[in-house]
Amino acid sequence: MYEPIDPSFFQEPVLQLAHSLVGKYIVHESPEGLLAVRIVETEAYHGPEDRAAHSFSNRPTKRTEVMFGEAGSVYTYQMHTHVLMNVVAAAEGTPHAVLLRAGEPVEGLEQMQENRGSHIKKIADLTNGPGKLSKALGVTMKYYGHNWAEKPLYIAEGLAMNEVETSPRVGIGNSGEAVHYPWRFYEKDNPFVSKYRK
DNA sequence: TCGTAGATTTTCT
DNA sequence: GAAAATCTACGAC
Repeated sequence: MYEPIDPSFFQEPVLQLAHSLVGKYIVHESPEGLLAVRIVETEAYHGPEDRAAHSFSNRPTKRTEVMFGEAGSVYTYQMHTHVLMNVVAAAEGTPHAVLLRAGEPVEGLEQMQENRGSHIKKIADLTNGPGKLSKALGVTMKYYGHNWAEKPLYIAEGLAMNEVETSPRVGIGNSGEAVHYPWRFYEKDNPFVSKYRK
């Protein structure tokens, strides 16, 4: 079985937290069974200093207010038809967060395929992107404001990880200089890391 | 196999 | 009314 990680884990600075999350597990105890993935890719969003973040030079709004809240909160964001999952970092009043971009299935593989529906050819296609990952795990907007240290959806301690590399972030084209910040973290040579062109 | 265009829902101006 | 931290389908080579 898996156990939620200690809440103090989320107190780390956001860049360190994004690095530490690579190799951890995301566990979802769904009615259909246990679902778990090993995190292989994350991105850090650095609130006030980060033009790409939703919280950049903005006051809390309905969409972003959880980012200003307690460390360890779940920030789900809906884009087009997809849901993206974030881990809130830092103390209240500081809008830092880590986007979970990709994972490697370790439990409930068949259930994930059902959640994704359709005809997925490659296993990697189940969880190699933010929207795919949340759909495979059955995570929706109803988890907005949930805490990552509590069941049924939580972060669990992982195995020793391989080398972690960094690169510029992805999918934030119109964000000025912030585009070049190397705040994307991923496990080296892991086939489940999303493959974006530069 | 690679590159490009369109989808579709919530939130903000 | 417009934009958004993306995914998928489809056409070309």
